This record gives sequence, C-alpha cells and structure tokens, in this order.
Amino acid sequence: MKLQEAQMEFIQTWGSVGSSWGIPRSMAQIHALLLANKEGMSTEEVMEQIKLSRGNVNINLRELLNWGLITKQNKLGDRKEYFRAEHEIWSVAKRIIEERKKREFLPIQNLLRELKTTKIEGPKAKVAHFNELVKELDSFLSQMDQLSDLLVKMKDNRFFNQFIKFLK
Amino acid sequence: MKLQEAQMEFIQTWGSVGSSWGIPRSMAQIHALLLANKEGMSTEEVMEQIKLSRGNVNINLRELLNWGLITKQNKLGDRKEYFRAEHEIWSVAKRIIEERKKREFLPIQNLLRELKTTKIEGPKAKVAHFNELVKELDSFLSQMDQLSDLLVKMKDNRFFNQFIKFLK
DNA sequence: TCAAAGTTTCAATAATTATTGAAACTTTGA
DNA sequence: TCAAAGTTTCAATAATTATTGAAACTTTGA
Repeated sequence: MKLQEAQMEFIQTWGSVGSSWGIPRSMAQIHALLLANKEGMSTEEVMEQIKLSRGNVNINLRELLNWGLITKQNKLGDRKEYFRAEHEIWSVAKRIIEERKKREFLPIQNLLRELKTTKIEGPKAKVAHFNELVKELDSFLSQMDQLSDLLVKMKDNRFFNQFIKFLK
Repeated sequence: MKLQEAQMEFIQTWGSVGSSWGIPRSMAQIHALLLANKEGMSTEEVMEQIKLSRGNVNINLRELLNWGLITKQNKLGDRKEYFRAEHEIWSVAKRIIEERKKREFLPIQNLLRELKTTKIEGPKAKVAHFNELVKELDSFLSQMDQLSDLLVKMKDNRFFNQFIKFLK
C-alpha cells in the first residue's frame, strides 16, 4: 500500500470518529494529517491535501491551536506560517481529555453543586430521591475528575503499564 | 426551589451536555427525566413532561433500551408500557463507557491493526514516522481499553476511593 | 510607503442530523 | 373476532452545524 493511501485512510477514519463525538470532521481530519506528517505544513498544503476551503482550514487550525494540539512554526526566509502537530501521544491525550472535561463535565458539575446547596420543595419521597441522585452523580463525577488528573500525570506507557499491573 | 423546576434544570443541562457529545438532545433529556423519577413512566407521561412528539419519544426510548440505560416495566391491570431508568450510577457509567468505546475506539483500532500488518511503500523517513504513529496510537488505545475495563469492574465509590488512594 | 503575500472574517449556502405527526401496525381482552 | 388501546415506522420538514469563497484586513520587506 502506498504511503499516500494509508495516510488518507487514517485521515478519513480519524475524521469520522471525531465527528461521532462533538469534533467537527474537518478539524479532526486536519489534525490527523498533521499527525501523519513529521514536518509542519502550511495552510496551502493542508487545503491541497484534504480539499478544504481556505476559510475552513484557517478556522480549524486556530481551533487546534486553542486545544494545544498543534503549534505554529516559522521557516527561515519564508513568510508563511507552518503548523506542526504535537506528536507525543500522552500529551495529545492530555489535551483532549482536558478539553472534553471542560465541555462534558463542568456544566453538569456546576449545576449539581448548585442543586446541592438549594432547598428543594415537594413531596418528601420524590425530593429525597432527587437529592440522592444529585449527591451520587456529583460524587461520581468528582471521582472521574481525579482519575483523569492521574492519567494526565502519567507521561508514558511505561508508567501506565506498571499502574495497570498494580491493579490486576 | 420547587422540585419541578429543579428537575427541569437538570433535564435541560443533561440534554445540552449530551448533545455536545454525540448523544441526541432528546435522548439525553428523556434519560435525565427517568433518572429523576424513581418510578417508571409511560410514553405519554414523557411526552407530556418534556414536550416531544410521540415518534421522537418512542425512538429514543428504544435507543435507551439498547444502551441498557432503561428497562421496560409492566403495571398490573394496565396495558401501557412503563420505562424505568437504571439508577445505580456505576452501572449507568458502565453502559455509557461501553457504548462510547464502541463508537469512538473500535473503528480507529480496527484501522490501526490493519495498518500495522500492511507493508507501506514510500520515502523511508516518512514511512517510518507513519508506522511509529500507528504503533503508538494502537498501544495507547489498548491501554485506555484496559483502564476502562477496570473501571467497569468497580461497582461502587468505596472501591474506587481505595483505588485512588493507592495511587496518590 | 506601498504592493505583494499571507491571514482572517463572515454572510450565504450546503450538509447533516433531529423531530414531527399521521398512517400503518400490533396487541389485548371482552 | 374485532374494536379499542397502544406502539412503531417513516417521509416530510425543521433545526442545527459545517463549509465555502470572496472581501477585508494585516504583515512584510524592497
């Protein structure tokens, strides 16, 4: 199989998996493309390779910068901006986990905390059930938080493997 | 605050968080409603409470059944079907993790495995980089797999807390 | 200072995904 | 067996989200 084809399959899959969570397909595709290339690429090159409009590429590159998944590079004697992916897989994971936590955990945690400190009026049994739900969810989510913090601190496979062995 | 209001806030938040991942808003809302009610509810009651069409409620209830997040109940002398949420939070988490793994991990893992066993042709350095990426991603994903299996085996907070303490 | 190279913005449009609601279907028990 | 109660299906439509591309803007260096 040609390298070109292999890369394209990777980009397509990454894109469609991405879009099955909340990540725009193009953003995921661009990310995949940059992961697959060791060197940074310019906006033009990205447009060319995955056939996207300039605007789209620009917006998604900026978003990837926000997530901390890519960085800007400059080449000597060249005015273009180049973008290079973070290739260290544990750092990539760390960024993604943090972003998703922000979107998926924080809003519900904030609400739960508010509800915990609010006196709720209504039929006793129902209120009790609801309060119980709030309490359990809150405690569950803060545990997931802890776990993800832990994960983020592990810098490589070696550490992770020890950790898993520990628990088996 | 009235119980009614509190429940509604919970339902709205759950719905919008849900839809920021790939879960349809209505499905997440229905789930939240059932979580907030200890007793099962009929299709009619769900429609009534969160103002959704019959078709929509029906489809999403079936989807929640598929995920294993709710179960059907029958009431004596009543022909309607009632639906009751799984209330045990660790089981809920387990189901969600498994579903998401199916959608978010499997497709990319399958591709990576295929790529691992394929000879890729092209400039040596580029091919080497690509193979390295494939290898690292694959190993990372199977580690996440292991971690989630472990998580799923933990049945409650007590166990989890021990586990976290262990690692600090 | 100014034109060329490059980047960003954003309204219009396209694509995707969710929802409605009525009709078809199924089940129940008198 | 058949009508009433309930459930499911699905084409049409609505809502949401992503993408385009041209115009406006910014930066650079001769």
